[in-house]
Amino acid sequence: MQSLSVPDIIVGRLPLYLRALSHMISEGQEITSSQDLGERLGISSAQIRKDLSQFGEFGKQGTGYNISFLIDQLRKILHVDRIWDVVLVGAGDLGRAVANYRGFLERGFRIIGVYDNDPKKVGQPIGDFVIEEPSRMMEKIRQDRIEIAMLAVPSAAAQEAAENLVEAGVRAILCYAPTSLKVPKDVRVQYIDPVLHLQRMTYYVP
Amino acid sequence: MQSLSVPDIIVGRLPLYLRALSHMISEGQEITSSQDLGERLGISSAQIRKDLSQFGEFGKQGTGYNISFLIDQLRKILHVDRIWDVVLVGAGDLGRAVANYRGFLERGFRIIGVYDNDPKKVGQPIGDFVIEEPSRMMEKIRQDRIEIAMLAVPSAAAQEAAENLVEAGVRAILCYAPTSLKVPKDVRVQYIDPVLHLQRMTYYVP
DNA sequence: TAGATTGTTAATCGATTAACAATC
DNA sequence: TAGATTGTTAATCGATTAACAATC
Repeated sequence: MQSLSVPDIIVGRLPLYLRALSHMISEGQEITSSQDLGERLGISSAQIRKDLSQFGEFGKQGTGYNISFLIDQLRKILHVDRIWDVVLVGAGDLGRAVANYRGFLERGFRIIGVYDNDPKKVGQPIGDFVIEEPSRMMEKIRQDRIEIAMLAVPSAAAQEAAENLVEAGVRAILCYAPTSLKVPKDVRVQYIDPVLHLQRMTYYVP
Repeated sequence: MQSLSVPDIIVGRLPLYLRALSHMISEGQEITSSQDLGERLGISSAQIRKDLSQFGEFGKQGTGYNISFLIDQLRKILHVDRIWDVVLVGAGDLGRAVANYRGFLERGFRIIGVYDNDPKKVGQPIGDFVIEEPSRMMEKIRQDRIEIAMLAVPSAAAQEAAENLVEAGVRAILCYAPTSLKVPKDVRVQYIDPVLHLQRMTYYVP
């Protein structure tokens, strides 16, 4: 798809474009331009054209972009023209919120199991799932070749959980714990820590 | 504190430094170096020194940084050498997880109220709070001069909620809804959308 | 056609890294 | 002192923007 390697900062913007385009479609819009899209996102039109040009020519001069077509292309590029099965580790309040969130499926991700190492939680229901134990998780990841995990355990338990996930074959982890994981370099990790965002804002709100 | 304006990309790394330093302290470590800190975070030592030098001279040649001292300085720089009161809007599963999360307080943020516009939810308990209605939220923000809000409502309700918050005086919003908010330019917004992170990773996990 | 917008090139801007004198 | 590490400068690297020919 790409000739050489595309900068990660560009890859990181594509999901944002995809989200905005999907929103446009849901409002009945069929065509957009780099300027229109850029205004919604607070990004320059030049940057959007440059980003997309890394992957092909998706627009028409004078007209702009057909939104459905561009959505299809972005889905292919990002490999979300399929549904990814993911495991969820951690069945606390956050795990419950993640398990119940309907927004994953429509954007390419299906939770197929929820796991926790607390024996008191194992067997309990959580959303549409029943909490299972870690050994079952390892089995499941191996048998179904699961490659993506969401980690919603306390910080103290995150590293060990990540190691288990990697050992079983997971190659991408979305980590909700406020800690830095050590993983092999062929394993991708993305972090969500709301406090980092808050502290970034308080700098400007004195 | 800063002579001219500090690049936002640097501001964004300071909370990460602060988090790592706090972790070191909790493990009994008292001194660190730019190299030590950088290795934990996957950042070059030069970058860490350069970032910190924007705000002052915090280290000693030959020795490194006193962790407690550096933590204090970073807290001052980021304005988290105090506790910020914040309101939480949205009392669904995610709102509950946020309301129950103990990690905010120790890092500078105290939730002081939870609000939802669903009359069936108003009056119900959520964590240590009782869900209140939006009109009470407006009052509270005005009376207590609340400047920060966390927004955990569905996408469709996010823009209207944000407008109410801004009208009442909020100047920074942490938005959990997968949508772009339109706010006046003196209002800061940070976004959390787990799917963006997942889609960024699937690009590399084909 | 006239107007609009793309894809791309070159110019600008900003961020990162390397290197080292200063000094603890 | 000798070794280590800072803060800072200059060099490098990469990302963004401006501009425009191509063309729908």
